[in-house]
Amino acid sequence: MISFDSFLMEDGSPIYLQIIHFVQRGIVAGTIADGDEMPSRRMLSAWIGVNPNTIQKAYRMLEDEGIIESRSGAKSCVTIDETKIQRIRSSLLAKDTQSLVTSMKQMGISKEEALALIETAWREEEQP
Amino acid sequence: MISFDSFLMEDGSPIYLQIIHFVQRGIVAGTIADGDEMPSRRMLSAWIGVNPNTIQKAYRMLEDEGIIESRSGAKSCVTIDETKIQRIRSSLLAKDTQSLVTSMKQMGISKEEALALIETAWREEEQP
Amino acid sequence: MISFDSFLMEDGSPIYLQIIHFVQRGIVAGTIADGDEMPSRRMLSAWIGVNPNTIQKAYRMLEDEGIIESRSGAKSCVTIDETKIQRIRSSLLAKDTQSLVTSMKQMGISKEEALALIETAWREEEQP
Amino acid sequence: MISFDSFLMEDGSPIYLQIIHFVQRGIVAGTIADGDEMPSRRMLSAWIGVNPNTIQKAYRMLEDEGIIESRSGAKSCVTIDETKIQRIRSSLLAKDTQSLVTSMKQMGISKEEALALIETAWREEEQP
DNA sequence: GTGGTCTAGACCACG
DNA sequence: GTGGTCTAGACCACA
Repeated sequence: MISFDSFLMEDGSPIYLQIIHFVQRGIVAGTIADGDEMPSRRMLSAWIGVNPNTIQKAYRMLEDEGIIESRSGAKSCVTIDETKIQRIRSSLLAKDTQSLVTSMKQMGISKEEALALIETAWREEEQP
Repeated sequence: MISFDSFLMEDGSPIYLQIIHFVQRGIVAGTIADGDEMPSRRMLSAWIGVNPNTIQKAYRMLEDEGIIESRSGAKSCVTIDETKIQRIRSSLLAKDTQSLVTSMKQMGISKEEALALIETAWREEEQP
Repeated sequence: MISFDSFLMEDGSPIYLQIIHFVQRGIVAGTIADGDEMPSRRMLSAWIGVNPNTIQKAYRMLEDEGIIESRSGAKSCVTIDETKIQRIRSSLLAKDTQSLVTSMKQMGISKEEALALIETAWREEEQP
Repeated sequence: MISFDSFLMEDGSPIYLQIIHFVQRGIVAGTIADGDEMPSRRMLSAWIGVNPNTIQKAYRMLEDEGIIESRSGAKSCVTIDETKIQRIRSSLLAKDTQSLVTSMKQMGISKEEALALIETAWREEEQP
């Protein structure tokens, strides 16, 4: 069973998108693998304190993207292959880096300072 | 008069937030300074092609944060000091780096790979 | 404005699918054309007596299929070209005929009787 | 013993309805006659790979319609007469033809084209 | 007013 | 218990 313990509400972006991204990152990280069972809608709903309909919406979109499969009465399963993983990985990384670089450039931050900031933040998250 | 020529619609995040962030980044970069005049609401509305209500909301929130001051009948002015600037700078940088670091760690990316990705993205944005 | 006056609840199939099919048939018939405005969610909701969320779901899927386009604050518009129309037409016709032929064959109906039944039903619907 | 060998999952319609329709069509076709034994619930469940509860529901509804009779401990039997057969036949045919005619009329298909499509589909199913 | 997200809770189909 | 649809109604972002 996939764990959603580390799932946290973040920014103001739609919850169903946050769920999708959480799953996508888990797939890229390898903590979510082909054949894994997703938690049921109701269970995840209670787990992270979100309405079942919102979970349903996220699951439906994951299904549309071919990331999970749902059969009525049975648990939903992850269905991915290496090709899909690489596609997701590239897409997520591009989004992350691009938004940071754009933002920092607008603030007049130098590349060196940016890299230093990242490195610091990386270390701080390890032993907070 | 502060220039909004380089203002671009980006992601799907709310426009009023994008405007606020644009001003905040300009302040950090030094292109927006204490005493500068903000464009009038209706002028900015036409300038960047956004509904006046949305502009109004952004200005209102900038006022609430003490970043601008609107005197009735007169133009809105930027009112910041070095302390505020540093606070904004820290806040923006923290938000940017933290979201990237968190996201990449969740994906199991190594610090070295992350730094390399940032560096590449930085260079690519310079000569696209 | 597209008319939903002739929209009727039919079988037990999901309402959002019935809405989608209604729109698709209208497109094939030419009563719904490129550039036409869709009724707003709330308005259609009241019109055909269905919850706004159900309408929203149908519209969202029509959007995913590239049949309509929605921009926040503005009305949703139909966006189709001749290629899409032909694709929809073939798909709908194939589904209709195939299900009827399969069903009738299982009942041991002869082709001639089937054609006669269709012809009769066709005429009866004209002057009921 | 009635054969369910030619039973196939079709569209997305509920399985219990598909079972009911299969029996009804068999009755109309004459392959299922008065007095025939239905397979036991658990046997049919294994036969067509469907959950026993679903079978139970279908049998229950067939009982309610007076099409089969279940005596406790004994096998379920088909109990129909000519009158019932004609009623079922009319009902099924009407449903099939009406839905097709309605759909095609909404698409602006001419009667001639409709008949031609049916004829083609009929022939194609014979030698696929 | 329009599009979009979310909550709360019900009901059905399926295993 | 699980997946899926639907209702009723609220709130936000946008024009």
